[in-house]
Formats: sequence, structure tokens, C-alpha cells
Amino acid sequence: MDGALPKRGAETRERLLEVAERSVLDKGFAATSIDELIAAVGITKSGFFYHFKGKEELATALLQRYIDQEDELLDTLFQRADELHEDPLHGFLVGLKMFAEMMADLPGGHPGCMVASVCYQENLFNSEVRELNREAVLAWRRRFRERFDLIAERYPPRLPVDLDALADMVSALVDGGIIISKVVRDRHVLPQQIMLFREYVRAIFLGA
Amino acid sequence: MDGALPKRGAETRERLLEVAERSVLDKGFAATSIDELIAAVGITKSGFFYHFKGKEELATALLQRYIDQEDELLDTLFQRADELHEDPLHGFLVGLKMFAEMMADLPGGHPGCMVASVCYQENLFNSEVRELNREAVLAWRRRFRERFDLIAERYPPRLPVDLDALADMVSALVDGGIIISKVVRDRHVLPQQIMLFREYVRAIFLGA
DNA sequence: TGTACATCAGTGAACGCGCGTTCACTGATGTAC
DNA sequence: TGTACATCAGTGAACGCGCGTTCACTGATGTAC
Repeated sequence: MDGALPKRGAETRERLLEVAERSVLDKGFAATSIDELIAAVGITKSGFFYHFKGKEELATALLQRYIDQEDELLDTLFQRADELHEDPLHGFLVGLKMFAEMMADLPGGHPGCMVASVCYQENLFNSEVRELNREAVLAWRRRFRERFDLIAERYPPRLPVDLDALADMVSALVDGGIIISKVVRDRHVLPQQIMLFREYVRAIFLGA
Repeated sequence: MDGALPKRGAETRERLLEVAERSVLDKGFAATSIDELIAAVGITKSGFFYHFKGKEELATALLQRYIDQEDELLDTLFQRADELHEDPLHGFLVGLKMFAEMMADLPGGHPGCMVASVCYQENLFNSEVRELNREAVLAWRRRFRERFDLIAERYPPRLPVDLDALADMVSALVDGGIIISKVVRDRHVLPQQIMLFREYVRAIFLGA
């Protein structure tokens, strides 16, 4: 077998996670049954327990995978944006625009944020999962805070805003935007909110 | 029995809803068992089915109750704020501040938003519940949109923002702020985000 | 090149527990006459 | 004021189904010598 291809088992595991993510975002973790997952993937129940020690391990893997994917997406997106502009502010503004466009292009709208899903089922999970979730959000805070520090060096803020709070606003607005989009069933709400935040960032560092 | 007091049964029903809300926000709807609720309230299982035809009816009642409470809270809050300022902008800014303070004063932080909880378990519920949720968010959009129209009459916006999107931003930021607050376990995040939004509104209608 | 063994990626059957729901009943309170 | 009946707010026992988990096994692939 070609060494570059994933091993047979790793692929099955990935398909389980893929199917599980969809189901968890749609119905929640408790209502996502192992039976349902194995039916979709086409293995037996014992096959599931070969890949995961139990449902709790599935939860951990699911969240970790989501966080990793999200981090990588943000890394490459803002990196690409910075390649177009060496100025940190304009690079960020371009990045936000690209982000909004990416969200607008998702076929059926954004499928949901795993961090938010876990948050609203906190007590189902052990402290490892909750800590994973916490660290992910704090990492996003640091990520954007660093960027705002860089921007503020060249563009002193015109409005009295706390930069940590502004960094949190990205996460809050994305998570909130996903919810409003899903609930009103209008996929444009999320990208709109990102663009609205972008306008705020402009106003803060460039003025009206 | 005094006619002003709630009937015996209505009180039990209310206690069931109270306990259920807490549990649903902590663990999700599917993981909230009827056994658990009746144990907390002190009745038998059949007692539960006297008050609700089934679990689905509990879900509907839970969401409806949450929406009604939230609507009333916003009504009285911004009404009180307007009594202090007859100017629509300054009344709104005062209202936002009062709202932020109210959120900051919640003992263990905000317990969670039922609309968001339902959103992340959509497929558990029938279309009635989903429609209820949708209408609630759209009603919030209309509420704030009307306010922004009133404000824009006297204070032409200095920044190019869509007022419907700005209205949605309130819901998005509150829902997102609740999530970030819960996940990082810092109850100050939510009020901070509301104050950050307030600063944005100032900038839009008053300039820097 | 062949053989022995180990690991991988599962299968199949069984388990017990908790869950939502049903149904026939009941004792306390309220209402009509 | 007393009696008959109706409604309210539950009780108690039983149900079957689906769920997560366990355990002994297996056939295909990989590795050592």
C-alpha cells in the first residue's frame, strides 16, 4: 500500500468524525447515537469501539479536530491577506473581507460552531473537553489581540476600546452570527455581521 | 383560596419549567430527563404528563416562556431608559448601559440563551418550535431596527451601515457574548461586549 | 522465498439500564341545585 | 345547609424500545527471521 495514503482504519475514523460532527451540530451530542453513525459509515457497533474507547473519547476528538481545522483556516486566510498588504491594518481588513466572502459561499450556510455546541451541553462533558473549549477561545483572543496591538502601533485608536474585548468581539460576532443565520434561515446574516465588524475596525483605527 | 394566587397546578407547572430551563441550558434538551425534573419538583412521572402531553410540549412551553420573559425585560428596560432621556439616541445608550450592568450583576453569569440552545439542537424539535425561534429573532430585529430608524432621523449615520444588520448585531453580540463568557468562565465578557457595541452605536450616530 | 507471529480493523451476540409514554385509578377541591 | 357531581392535580405500576458498553472471536495485512 502507498505510504502516502492514509491507513484504512484512519480513514474510517475520519468518516466517523465527519458524520458525527454533522449530527452533533444538528441535534446535539446526547441525541447523536452510535447506531446512527455506524449506519452512515457502514461498520458495526464494535467497529466504532475499536476507534473510540467510548462516546466521551468521540467528543474530545470531535472538538479537537474542529479547533485544529479552524485554527488552520484562520492561519492561512490571514496569511494570504497579509501577502497582499504589508500594512497590518489593511491586511486585516482584507482578511475580514475574505472571511466574509468565504462564509457567504458556504452552500447551505455555516453548519454551526462546535465550540458553541459544546458550550450549550457543558454538563455532558468532562473537564478535559471543557478546558479544550476554553483554551480554544482564549487562543482566538490572543491571536486577534496580537494583531490589534500591531495595528495600534501604527494607527492609534480614535475610539476608547479595550483591545482584548475587541478581540473577543470577533469570536462573539462569529458565534452569534452563525446562530442568527441558522435561526432566521438566512445565510447572509453571518457575512453581514463580519462586514459590520470590519466597518467598526476601520472606524476605530482610521476614523469615520 | 385567594383568587390572586396561582392555582396549585399552575405553580407546579411553573416549577417544572424553571427546573427544566436550567437543565436544558446546562446539558441540552435530549439529556434532560423527565425523571430528573420530577425528582427536583417532587412529583411522580404521571404528574408530569398531567401538565405536559409529552416532552415536545415541554420544549414549546420552555421556549415560549423564555421569549416572553426576554421581551418583557427589554420592554421595561428601554422604557425606563427613555423616561430618563426623551432623545432616542441617548435613551438607547442609557438602555444599553443599564442592560450591561444588569448582565454584570447576574450572580453566576448569564445562564444561557434558550434561543441559542434550541438552535444547536434544531433537529430535535418540530417545525412549530423552530418557527417560534425564528419569529423571536425577527421580532428582536424589528424592535431594534425601529429604534435605529428613530435615531437616524435626528442623527444621520456617519458610517455606512445597514440598519437591519445593526439591529441583528444586538442579538448576535448578546448570544455570542454569552457563549464566550460561559466558555472562558468570565462573566465580564458579556457586559463588555454590550458596552463595546454601545461605543459603536455612538460612533455611528455621533462620530468619534 | 517461506513460515511464524503480531497487529490492524474490524464482526456478532448479548447485557442491563434508563428513557418516554400509557392506563386505570384516587383523593381533594369547586360548583349547581 | 346539604348533597351530587365535575374538575383538578395528581399516584402507581407496567410497557417496550433504544442506548452505550463488553467480550470473545476473526480474517486480512505487515514484519522478523
